[in-house]
Amino acid sequence: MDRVNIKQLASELNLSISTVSRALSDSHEISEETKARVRELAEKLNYKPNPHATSLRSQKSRTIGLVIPEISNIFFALVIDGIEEVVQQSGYQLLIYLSHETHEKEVNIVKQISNRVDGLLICMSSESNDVSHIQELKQKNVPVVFFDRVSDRINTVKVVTNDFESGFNAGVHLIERGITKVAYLSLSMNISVDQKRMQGFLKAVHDHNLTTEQWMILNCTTDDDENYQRLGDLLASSARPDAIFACVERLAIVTYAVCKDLNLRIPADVKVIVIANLQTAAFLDPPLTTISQPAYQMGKEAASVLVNALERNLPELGNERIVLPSVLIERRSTERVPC
Amino acid sequence: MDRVNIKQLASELNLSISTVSRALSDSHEISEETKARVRELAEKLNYKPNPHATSLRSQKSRTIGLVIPEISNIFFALVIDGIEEVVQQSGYQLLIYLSHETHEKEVNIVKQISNRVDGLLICMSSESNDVSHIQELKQKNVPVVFFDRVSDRINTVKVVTNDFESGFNAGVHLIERGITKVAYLSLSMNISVDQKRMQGFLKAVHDHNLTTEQWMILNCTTDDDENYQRLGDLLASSARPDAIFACVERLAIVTYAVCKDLNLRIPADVKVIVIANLQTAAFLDPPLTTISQPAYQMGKEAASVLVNALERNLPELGNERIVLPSVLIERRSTERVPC
DNA sequence: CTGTTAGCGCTTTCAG
DNA sequence: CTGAAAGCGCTAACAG
Repeated sequence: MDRVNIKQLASELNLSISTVSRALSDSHEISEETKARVRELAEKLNYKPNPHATSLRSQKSRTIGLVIPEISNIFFALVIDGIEEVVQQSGYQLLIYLSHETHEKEVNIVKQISNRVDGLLICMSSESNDVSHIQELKQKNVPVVFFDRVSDRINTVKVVTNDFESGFNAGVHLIERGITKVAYLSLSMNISVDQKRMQGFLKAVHDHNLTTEQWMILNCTTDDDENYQRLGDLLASSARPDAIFACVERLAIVTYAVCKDLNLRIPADVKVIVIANLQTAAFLDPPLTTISQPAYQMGKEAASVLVNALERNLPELGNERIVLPSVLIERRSTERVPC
Repeated sequence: MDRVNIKQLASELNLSISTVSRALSDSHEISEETKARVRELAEKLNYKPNPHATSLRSQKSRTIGLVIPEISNIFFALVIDGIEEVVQQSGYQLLIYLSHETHEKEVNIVKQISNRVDGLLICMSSESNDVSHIQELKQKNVPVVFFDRVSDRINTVKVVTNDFESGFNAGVHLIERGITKVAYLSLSMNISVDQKRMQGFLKAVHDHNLTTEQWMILNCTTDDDENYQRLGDLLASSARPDAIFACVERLAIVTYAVCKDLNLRIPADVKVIVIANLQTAAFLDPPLTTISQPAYQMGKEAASVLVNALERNLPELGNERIVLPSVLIERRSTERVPC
């Protein structure tokens, strides 16, 4: 850690500690001349205030905590990119924690950070439906902003994609292409985005008067081998759907694998649509139709809301819901590949 | 931030502050009975020590800084995954910073963190060849561990992949498949991994006695449109190579795009090999031969070395070079797709 | 075994 | 305009 402190500056300049402190914070009750002297020496000695002393004194850490379920997922990487930009720009620090999709880790993390961060950005783990750990944080006046996977049981700002519309649009997209049976691949009803997307999908099904033979829900798990089995059984059966709607990227990858192994052509035999931010879209052949979430934007938005609240000293955030639009991208094999 | 502090515990228990402090740190000079009483109340009131007070007192933050060039790159995401595991386990915090591949940002970050972290993990930006900012840190006794992109101008631990061997193996792999001309796509000679890989490649070229007509280096940039141009010109020319070695993922994607647009088949017309952690390998068709880096392992290793040094209070790290092996993966279109 | 006290580096009254 | 002093929460001499 650093050596040079305010005391040294003061003694070298024959000033008191408090004068130096005030000069550094550009107080109006210090002469310009003194300020200049102080600044010059501070610069020369490369003085940097000790952040822990400042935090202890001010009871503010100028630090934001981020809790996400995983990081090796391009969606979250893009979110962090957005968050980091805002955080860096406003002079905050970013502490990062991974819950690895388990409720227990999420709770431990949240419990340990109450007195080290000024605010929290969180995307809930798929296991979490209880939110008392977040509630506790709120009671300690630590503002919390949810993004992507949110809970309605907590009143605070939530930044989400228009998941209902995305689900609806995906459903309509498939149905309008004259398919005979469509399957929605669900991951977990604990995940708010899955719920919303399914609801949107069901509205599409309803609006187009599909019969119960024309659509179905396949419940998947966090175990991809298991998913491969279930989906394989389904696509090998006589009741095989000719359209798949994967609510997350991972389920689309499994679908792709199953189709390849069963020699089912995409999209000729099975039309596939997925809500994801496929990074290597350039490689896809055949390309999957995707609904892309504005991940970077989501990170920026969530961080901005939090930083603004902190700057204005408003621990109590309203129960606002900020909805960002997703984009449907239909690629064709013949298309110019984007870099 | 939190409310309950040691003072409150002390007054509620009719003990002095120091007794409580000692009891909480399980000092041997406190009776078991007192310890039990203190622990019970601490538990009940959900007492958590104020980390800033502790840091100020101990001159240690139990915080590690991580500086990477970008995050929306699966390699760095995997590295973070590994780092986070170690850091979390040993009770440290992880502050994250992005240099966005610019030297200026990297310098600013490093300058501002000297008194907020106990140690630093860094992968240098592609622009950085000057390392005085890191040198300064070291002089302030903040241990630094480099990973992936390292600098020989600083004596400290460096965790890297066996880039020379990877480059050599990639070269040999292509040459042995009977190609007539191979091009190495280079990103920047500022990047240590690019240098090493190229050196390995050149050794393969030399060992196989390739003539100057049989190999070449194509210098690429950080601008993918520019790269698309250069590579397109090359592959459309009469001097077209029939083998490409992309030293990083992005250059492989550009290669893929150019080949597709020029109707060059992979691997029939152009054999391609890339050093990368292609996440969506399942999608690749045709699949690219890849040399995969142990990114997660690298994160774990780098973090372990740093944490160990901190725990043992050894600011001065030796000039050790920890080399992790990469893995060559050759996929065929007919292969069972991995999930 | 327990209490008193000083001090980590900083900001902010209060007093000149 | 500047200085003295208190105190943020914690730990660790030192003293009993």
